[in-house]
Amino acid sequence: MDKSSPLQLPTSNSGTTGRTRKASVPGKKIIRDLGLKVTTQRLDILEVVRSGPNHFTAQDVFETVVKRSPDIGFATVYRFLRTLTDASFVTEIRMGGMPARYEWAAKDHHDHLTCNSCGKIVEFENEEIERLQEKVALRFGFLLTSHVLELYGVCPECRQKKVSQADAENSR
Amino acid sequence: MDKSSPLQLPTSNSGTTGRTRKASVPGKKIIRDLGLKVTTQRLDILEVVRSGPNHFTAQDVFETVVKRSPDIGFATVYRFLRTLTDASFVTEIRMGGMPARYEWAAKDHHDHLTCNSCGKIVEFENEEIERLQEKVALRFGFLLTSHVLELYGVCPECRQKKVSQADAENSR
DNA sequence: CAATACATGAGAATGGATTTCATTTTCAAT
DNA sequence: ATTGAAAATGAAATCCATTCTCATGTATTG
Repeated sequence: MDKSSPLQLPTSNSGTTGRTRKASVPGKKIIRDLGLKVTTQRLDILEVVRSGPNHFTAQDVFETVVKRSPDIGFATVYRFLRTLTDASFVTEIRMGGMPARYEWAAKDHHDHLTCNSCGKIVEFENEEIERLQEKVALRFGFLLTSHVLELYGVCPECRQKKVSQADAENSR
Repeated sequence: MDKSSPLQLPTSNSGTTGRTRKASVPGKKIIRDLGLKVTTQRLDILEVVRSGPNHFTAQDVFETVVKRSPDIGFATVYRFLRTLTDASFVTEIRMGGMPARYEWAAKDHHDHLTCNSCGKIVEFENEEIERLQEKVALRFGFLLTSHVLELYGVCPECRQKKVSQADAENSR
């Protein structure tokens, strides 16, 4: 593997004597707490996952990391994402036939509202729905452990576009 | 293809002069209304899909049909299931990395409560949750077209089992 | 019955995810 | 710092559900 890269990731401590910039929880700690060995690959992945956009695929992570550390492999990304998912650091959402989407789970719980036309994703949370879900589970004697609520529709912008299209067709 | 099978499926009309047993909507009509040619494969698939268990995979359908008409292919099952899904006769649910589950959609809308341990699926419907979903979509200006709500938990039986296990371990 | 547009089956291809395995790296004990 | 055992890695092979391809077969129209 190419170890020559002088790059040092922002939130990964280079020495053991901490005191870098704030850095919430250092990646090293997270990895150690999982009982795993600290490797540059895992630090890289963590860095990307925590600082990147809200939703990403394994491919996204791979492509971002590979720019810095060209010798990382798919397998490592998938493996570690899986580990993070199992440990609930990351939420994995697999819908449709498309690649799994992940997100760093430290933020508040939320569900998704996705636009069928443009793919835009809006996050929302609704206490009342959550409560009702609990209620439903309880009614059947289930202990609720998780849920997936994904709403699909057409966003305001795309609705507008569709109206314009229809107008155009009518005046043809 | 082997056309020698004397088997005639229960709900598929052999002649054009109807009057078989009740048979809600004849399969032929459904297929014709879709603008497709009526083939024995499609009739077979429809028959299985409509008379079988609530939830099934493409594989399930294939395996059931293949017993009667050994020369059917995967492709045909997948193709027709896709068609039925597009036409909203069938609902396709793809969760996790597992094969897609399908169900005949003519029944009332419902969501699912799945047991993590034994895989049991309970169907439920909750008007209030549906209403709230609409409300959420509206708040963001979306026109809601569909949703996926899947609850996961541990069913009563499996909860019981887990308690027993824990007891056993404690007394070791 | 012929013409033809559509449907089918077999197998190849796809694509995301996982596994395998030889090699490399981490890290605790020197 | 050195070392050795266990763990982690990358590359490639593999898996598996699903889709595609295409030569052949079949339903439907007239």
